[in-house]
Amino acid sequence: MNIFDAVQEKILLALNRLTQEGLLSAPDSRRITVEPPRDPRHGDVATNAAMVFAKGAKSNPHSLAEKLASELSSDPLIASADVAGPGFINLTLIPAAFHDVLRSALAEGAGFGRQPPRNSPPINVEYVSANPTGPMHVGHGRGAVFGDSLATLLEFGGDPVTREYYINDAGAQVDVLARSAFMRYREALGEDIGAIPQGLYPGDYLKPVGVALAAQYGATLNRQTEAEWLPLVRQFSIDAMTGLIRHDLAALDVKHDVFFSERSLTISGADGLDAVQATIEDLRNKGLIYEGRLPPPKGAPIEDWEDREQTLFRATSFGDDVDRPLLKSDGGYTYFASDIAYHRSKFLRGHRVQIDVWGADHGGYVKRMQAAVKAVTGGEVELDVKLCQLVKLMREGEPVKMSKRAGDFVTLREVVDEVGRDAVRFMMLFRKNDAPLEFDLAKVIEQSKENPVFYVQYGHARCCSVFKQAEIAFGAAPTDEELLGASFDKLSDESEIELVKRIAQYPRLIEQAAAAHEPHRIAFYLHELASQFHALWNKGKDAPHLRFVNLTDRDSSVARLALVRAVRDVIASGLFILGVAAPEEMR
RNA sequence: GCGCCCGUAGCUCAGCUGGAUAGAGCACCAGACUACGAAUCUGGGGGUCGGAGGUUCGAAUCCUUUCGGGCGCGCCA
Repeated sequence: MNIFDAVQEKILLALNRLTQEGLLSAPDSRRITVEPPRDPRHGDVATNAAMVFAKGAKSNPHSLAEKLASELSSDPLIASADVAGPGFINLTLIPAAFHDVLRSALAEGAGFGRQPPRNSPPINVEYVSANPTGPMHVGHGRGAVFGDSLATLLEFGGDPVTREYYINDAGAQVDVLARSAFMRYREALGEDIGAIPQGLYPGDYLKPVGVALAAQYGATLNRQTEAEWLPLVRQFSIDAMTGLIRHDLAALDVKHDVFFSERSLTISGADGLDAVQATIEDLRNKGLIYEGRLPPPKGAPIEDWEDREQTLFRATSFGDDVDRPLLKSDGGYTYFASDIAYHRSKFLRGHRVQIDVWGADHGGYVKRMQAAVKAVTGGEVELDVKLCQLVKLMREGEPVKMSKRAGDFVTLREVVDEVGRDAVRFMMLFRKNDAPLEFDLAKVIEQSKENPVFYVQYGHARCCSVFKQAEIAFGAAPTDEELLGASFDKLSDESEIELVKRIAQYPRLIEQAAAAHEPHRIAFYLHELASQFHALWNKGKDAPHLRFVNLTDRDSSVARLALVRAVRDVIASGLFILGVAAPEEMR
């Protein structure tokens, strides 16, 4: 249950009553906020409703607030309603309101905050989409974790989600891959290939592909012309690289429902058109394609710039800076053209909300893609692109040196193997997606409060430990029924009450984080929750009557254990969204 | 030259889509272990939210401008 939603409903009802009395007109409820005030002395819930509505009303904000406050104060859930400042209404709720939240947290366990699934078309979240030309590096990992957790968050918030990976298995890069693999194939046959030529992928990860090719085809490929072996070696290599990437993703527990092949867009359908042609036709029918010339870009001069007439998409009609070419001079599609077709395919598959997770180096591509999605969906879909900034690998505060030799970069796999999946996932999410991230390999495996991963997981483990202590003390830990029926009014210490209120914010947090597409908020919330819990735990040291397990007062103990159980479940719930384990002990 | 992102405590960063006196962690200083896990906690100092205008009841948040950093700028993906 979301206590803030409940209060908001009461506020809207009160506003309706005032409207019926002719004191208000045409309420626009979208702009009112119902939120916990920053300062706890301002009560449990604050609303700006009176200030928002004052413009349409005859009276000033303050007197409108007075009227609204007196309406609200008659509600049994509301202990007091005060007007403050320029017209805020500060509400204090009766303790039982929070006890209800606690009970629903206990009843729902680690599913607390989860919204029932809506019957709406699935949101499409596309993430990773690393080129199938080599293993994933750390930067890919950030997008992978972000997209995966965002998808879980949206699901938790009640939206069906399709998790999608776009395989860039078309274009020149996969031909380069094929030629690179062919070198390794010849190497596997015993040939001395020397250094890998400039322009090919030199990484060692292609050696096994060469060996596999040799094992499967013997020397036969070596007797063919490139035109003959290339399609075969290309597909073989793409499959191998896709397998490699899936393996890397599995190590991070990053999941996808759909792997969508770019190449499949260039295969003709029954009507003789491939998906890219069909898309271009669609745009042409909408009058959004023309033949024209573009001015050369202002940046670094392009040596082989050729001023030619080309097929252009009117991206400027949808907010982009220039119109964009769809066909290359060799007659092939630009990457943009297939990307439009790809996003159109998402639309045709029923996705009305589309989210793309990209690396920050693709920032310059956002406007044109959003323009294209608008064009191709008739304005029905607004693409949200989440850019993930760079990850800077550190060790003990020093940047990890990466060899400049091409192909020799720090792979995601190496990092996961060194510090573990939980540390990677949590740290990738302990920052806004659009802020650069420093990732310290040494710090994230420290067992100390300096390491947020540990700190939060330890909070969970400590909750579990308290229950083990309760079992020892009382002979048996309280049952779930006992916890549900606990006397919550025994939770009277300030720290306890604040912890209860923090828990009550969780469902609202889920809603807002999901709406904003910001999974990092969950990570920060968990850190705060764990901090409050650790603080309360320590308070029991100086004040033994606040200990969770207290042999002389079983009623209080049960109430406190119920609180501990709720903390445990919320941490478990949040960690689930982040895709991080919630261990029962950390020893 | 243009576009996008960022600029908040000494450092690393939050700031709930415009709310009240801007918050954490680290570092620094001073404290708490006969232990419900001290792998933790308590207290303290520390700020022109890069600068300047504007919008309004109210701005770190929105607009304009300026400075500084990052990314990108047909026929790569």
